[in-house]
Amino acid sequence: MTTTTYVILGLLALRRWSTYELAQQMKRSIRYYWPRAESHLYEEPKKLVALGLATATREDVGRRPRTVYEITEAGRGALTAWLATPGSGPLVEFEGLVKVLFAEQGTKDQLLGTIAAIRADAEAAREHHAELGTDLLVTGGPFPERLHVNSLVLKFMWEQAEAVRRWAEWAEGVVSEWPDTAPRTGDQARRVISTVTSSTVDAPPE
Amino acid sequence: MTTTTYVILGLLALRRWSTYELAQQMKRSIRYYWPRAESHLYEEPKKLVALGLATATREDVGRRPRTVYEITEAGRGALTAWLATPGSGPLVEFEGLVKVLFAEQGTKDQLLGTIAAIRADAEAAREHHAELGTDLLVTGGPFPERLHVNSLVLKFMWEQAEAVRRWAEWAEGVVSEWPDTAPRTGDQARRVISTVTSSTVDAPPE
DNA sequence: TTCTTCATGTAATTAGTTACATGATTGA
DNA sequence: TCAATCATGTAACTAATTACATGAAGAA
Repeated sequence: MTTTTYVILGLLALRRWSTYELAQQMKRSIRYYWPRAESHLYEEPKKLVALGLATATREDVGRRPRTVYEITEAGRGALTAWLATPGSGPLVEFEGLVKVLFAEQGTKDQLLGTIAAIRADAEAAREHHAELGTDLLVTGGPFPERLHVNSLVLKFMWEQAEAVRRWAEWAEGVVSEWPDTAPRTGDQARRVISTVTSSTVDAPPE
Repeated sequence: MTTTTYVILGLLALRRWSTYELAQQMKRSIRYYWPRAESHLYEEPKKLVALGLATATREDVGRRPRTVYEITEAGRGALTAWLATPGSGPLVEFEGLVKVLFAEQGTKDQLLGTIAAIRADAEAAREHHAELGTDLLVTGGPFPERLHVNSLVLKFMWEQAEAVRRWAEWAEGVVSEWPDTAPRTGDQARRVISTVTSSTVDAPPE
C-alpha cells in the first residue's frame, strides 16, 4: 500500500468510479499535490481488490469492457486507520530552482528566462486553482457536502502558487539590476539573507 | 542525463569533491528542492565520467579507496547548455494534504494531528533555513562569492516554509471551531473559497 | 579495547514513467 | 465517412529507494 493506493481508496469512499473517472478526478486537483501518471492509475486499484479493500465490476461499453471499483467495509476501516498517523510533509522537486542555484555558469538572460518560466508556471497554477474555486462556488462541485475540506486544500494550493509567483516577481526585480551573473561580493545578498533570518521572530515582510 | 546528474555537474563546476562530500553538500540545502537518497549519489557521477563530462581519481584513505571527481571542459559546456532551457516548475508531493482532503473519513482529532504535524514540519524547515542563513552571514559559507545566487534560493525556501506554516496555523484555527469532520453545508467554506478566487485580482489577504 | 559515528560503497527491489495499442463516440 | 478525441488499458523500461556491508577514526 502506497500513498497512491490510499488516494484511490479515499476517492472510492465517496462513490463508485470507473478507472477513467478516477483519473479525471485526480486531474481536477489532487495531481497538484499528488502527481501520478494517468496510466499508473489503471494499475493501482487492482491492489485494493487483491487486499479485499475494494471490489471490481466488469461492465460493457459496446464490445469493450471497463472496470468499475467500489469500496468494501474493510476498505473503509483501512482508510480510517491510515488517517490516524500524520502523513509526511511537503516534498518539493524544483528543477528551475536548481538552475537558479547554478546561474553563474550561464548568462543573465538565461537566468531571467528561468525565472520568467517559474513565474508563468505559478500564474497558470494560480489561475487553475481560482477557476476550480469559482466552479465550487457556482456549482458546488461533485461533492457539495465536502466543501469544508475542499476549501482547506484549495486555499493551501492557492497560497503555495501565490508564494512562488511573488518570489519570482521579486527575483526578476533583483536580477534585472545585476550587470551579469558573475560571482561578486554579496552586499545585496547579505541584506536579503538577513531579512530571512530576522523575520523568524519579526512580522512577515512585504 | 537526469536533473540529478546535472546537480552533481553543477557542484563539480565549483570545485572537486569526493562522493561523500557531494552527499554532505546536498544535505545542506539542495535536498530541500532536489531530494535524493544519499546512496544514490554514489552511483550518479559515474554517468558523468562515462560521458566524458567529469574525471574520477582513485585516492587511498588507509587501505580504503575513495573516488574524487573533477569536471572537464566538456562538462562545463554541457552545464551551460543545460542552463539555456528553463527547468520545470515546482513539483509537490504532499501526503499530509491528502489526509486533510479525506478528513471526513476520520475524526477531528486525527485531522488536528495531521495539521499539527504539517506545522511542526514547516517550522523545522524554516528554522533550518534561518540557521543556514545565519551561517552564510557569519562565515560566508563555503563559497562566499556565490552569496548572490544563494540568497535567491534561500529566500525561496524560507518563503515556502513560511507559507506552509501560515496555512497550518490558519487551518488549525478553522478546524478547531468545527464540532467534527462530518459533511456539512459549506457557508464558511464558501467564504474561504471566495477569498481565493477574488484575491487573484485584489491584494493578498491576511 | 570496544563502541559509535564517519565514510564509502553494492545489491536487490520497486514504484512509477513513457510509449504504445485500440475500441467507442462525436462532429464536420 | 473520416478525423479527432474520448476511454481503457498493457508492456517495457528506468530512476530511485531500502537494506545491507564494511573499513577508518575518535571517544570512553
